[in-house]
Amino acid sequence: MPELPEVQTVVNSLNELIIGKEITSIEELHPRTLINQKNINIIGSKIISVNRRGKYLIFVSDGDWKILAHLRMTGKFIIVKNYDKTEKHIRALIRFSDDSYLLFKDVRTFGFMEILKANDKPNSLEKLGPEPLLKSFNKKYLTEKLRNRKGSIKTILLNQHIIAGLGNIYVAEILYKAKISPLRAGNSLKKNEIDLIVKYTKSILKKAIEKNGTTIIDFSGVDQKSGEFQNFLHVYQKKRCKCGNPIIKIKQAGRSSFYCERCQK
DNA sequence: CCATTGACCTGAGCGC
DNA sequence: TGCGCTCAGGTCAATG
Repeated sequence: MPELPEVQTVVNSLNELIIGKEITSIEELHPRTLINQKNINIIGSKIISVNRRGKYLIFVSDGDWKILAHLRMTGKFIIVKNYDKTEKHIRALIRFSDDSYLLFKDVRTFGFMEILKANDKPNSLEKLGPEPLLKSFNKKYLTEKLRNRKGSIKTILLNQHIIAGLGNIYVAEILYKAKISPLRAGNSLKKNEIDLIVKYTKSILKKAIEKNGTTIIDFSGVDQKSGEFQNFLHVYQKKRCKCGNPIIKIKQAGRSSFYCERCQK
């Protein structure tokens, strides 16, 4: 389940592996994967960088186009020298002039790659909240956003329009470190609690990026290697808290939440 | 504007 | 062995 650190890990690998490669063909192997509504031709140009915004990837080219991509739950980018056509779940592919391939593999087919004009500003990006690791995500901003929200802090932190990049795993870990129950209403949080959320959001995401993300079920990097951050999780899919109490699993907005009733108030 | 719910998908895991 | 059920969860549209 790629969240910000996992997407950043993928972006870092792609920047090492496909920069400067010239595209010779692109193919969709499963419907709704490759979106190109403007019929933009990308053949003959090169990828010059890969960037991240929230959980989105943006492939920037030396032509008048870019690719917006999202891995959703099970999407993976894989670079191979030889494309094995018998491999399952390959949804789209790009071939480069050196005969290597960028494969987009996605079991559950929710991910996509969308070809856009270089100066397009898609709504999905425009509506995103601030990047959690930048200074624009701070105590003042979050305080303002929580002021009139009576929904649960868990659901609020998952809302990409409020903060971009968090998913189920990291929200659980952030609330655990901040000692805040996922059930608390957004507008009930005190100043120091908001401060802790901001602080732990940044520190946990930074550490997870250093560890190349979390591999629980569906994530592996471009090189198929696992991340290491799962070894540092405290509550997500855990049975017991360090304090000895069991970790409670509940449903919030259709998503599972994990927390310790003793440590998180 | 805000909150909630269902839809989109496939494979793994479980009970019987 | 196999069937049917539940679960996994990121995002958006629809609804109140």
